[in-house]
Amino acid sequence: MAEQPALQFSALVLALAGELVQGIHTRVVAAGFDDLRPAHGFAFARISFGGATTADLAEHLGVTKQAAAQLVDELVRKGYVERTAHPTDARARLLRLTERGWACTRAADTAAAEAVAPYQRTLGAERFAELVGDLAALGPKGPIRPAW
Amino acid sequence: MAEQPALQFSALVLALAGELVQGIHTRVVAAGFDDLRPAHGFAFARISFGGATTADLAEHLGVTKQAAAQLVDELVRKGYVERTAHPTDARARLLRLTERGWACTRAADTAAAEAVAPYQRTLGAERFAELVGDLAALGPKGPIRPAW
DNA sequence: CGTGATGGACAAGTAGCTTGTCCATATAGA
DNA sequence: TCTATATGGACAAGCTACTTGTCCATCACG
Repeated sequence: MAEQPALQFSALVLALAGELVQGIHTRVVAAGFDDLRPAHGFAFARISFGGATTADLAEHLGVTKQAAAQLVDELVRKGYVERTAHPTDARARLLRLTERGWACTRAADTAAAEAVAPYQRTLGAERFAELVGDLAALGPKGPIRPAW
Repeated sequence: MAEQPALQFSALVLALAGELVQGIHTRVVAAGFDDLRPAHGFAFARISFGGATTADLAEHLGVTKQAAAQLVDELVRKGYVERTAHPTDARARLLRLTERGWACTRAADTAAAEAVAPYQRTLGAERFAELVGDLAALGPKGPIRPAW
């Protein structure tokens, strides 16, 4: 069974991703941001990076422009994002996180750190760092998004 | 920035999971099973394990019984799954893969192996095996499912 | 044997996404 | 500079996977 490690790898990564999303989401909700779903996190990631328009966001998330526009509408309505004028393109609106949006981003970062902490403890800081290094070496280049 | 590796870890695992799902799905479709979506794979995993009822499947996938029933209906309609009498419970129906269902499962395994192959090549067989070992040590116990 | 739990089905509603169309503005070529 | 094509964004309608709610038949436990 030469491909056994490969199958194991897929299963482990998928299971791990599921646990991570679940763990992070639970903590973010507990932190008071209970009107968001995990998918919103991926939008925050792109918007906080800066310079994002709705179309950029759509491409990043791998959905249509309209889906992205609806998502942005929701985030604006809930006070996490605001649309500002684009400096050079009169058609476009630049997306920007509000203070509440930034607060949520910080909460998500904390949540991620907490969710990963047990893993770090299991392997030890050193071995965990190696693990991260190896994963980084695989160079997953795809945008971080809920792909199914 | 002590929590930097933790954040990196989350991002990497999530990106990797996305790429894997995408890669596997694409290959499975290319293998002729183009009437399935990635989520179906998680159902196949449980059903191929054996002894699954619709309710078992629902719990495994983390959805309601009705959602699972609809999914099973679809898989039965498309010829991947059949409902058989349960040996000891007259209420329940035992789910079983058809030959086509098994063929799809084999195709998915092959697809997973192929999708992971480049990673194996990048790290080398030895280091990759270590990586898998470390991931396994983290013991992601959650059911493998699309969690968002 | 009766009472609560469980597997499953039917019906209706919802939310997130899609396709299709349109307009205003930007960009490139003659 | 004028024209053609591409692009950001909005409006409308529809689809699909999922939900909640209800119900029945059967199981399991006192």
